[in-house]
Amino acid sequence: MSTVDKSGFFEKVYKVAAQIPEGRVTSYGAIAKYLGAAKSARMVGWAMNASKNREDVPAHRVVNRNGMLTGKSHFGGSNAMQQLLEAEGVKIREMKVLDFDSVFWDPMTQLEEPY
DNA sequence: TCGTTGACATTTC
DNA sequence: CGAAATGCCAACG
Repeated sequence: MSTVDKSGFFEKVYKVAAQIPEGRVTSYGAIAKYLGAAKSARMVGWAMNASKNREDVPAHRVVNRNGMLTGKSHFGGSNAMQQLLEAEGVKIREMKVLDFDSVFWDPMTQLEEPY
């Protein structure tokens, strides 16, 4: 495969995030768990931090376990993240995802085969 | 090598 | 719900 980042960890996160369907959201822990690093959910966030340089990574579709748009703070301090999600059909209330359970996209459940 | 930080998760109070 | 504490791991200085 194309070697973009030898770390691999970031690339995996980017791939999973890039596979998130529109109108859906996932959590850092879910991605981390899918990558086999459930305990390193923070690393997913860290990877996302670098992903900001990557347009292929819809970081706005990634929220924390509580469905809260924690990333907004790093997204530019604006409500753009919320607007993007709402534009895709995701209801946002007070920076939190409504029906999070309904819009929640679990890579482990949706993606049968692993990387 | 060490210490600090962090877009998390979980438990406890 | 909120705040505090703990764990976990990688990046940064």
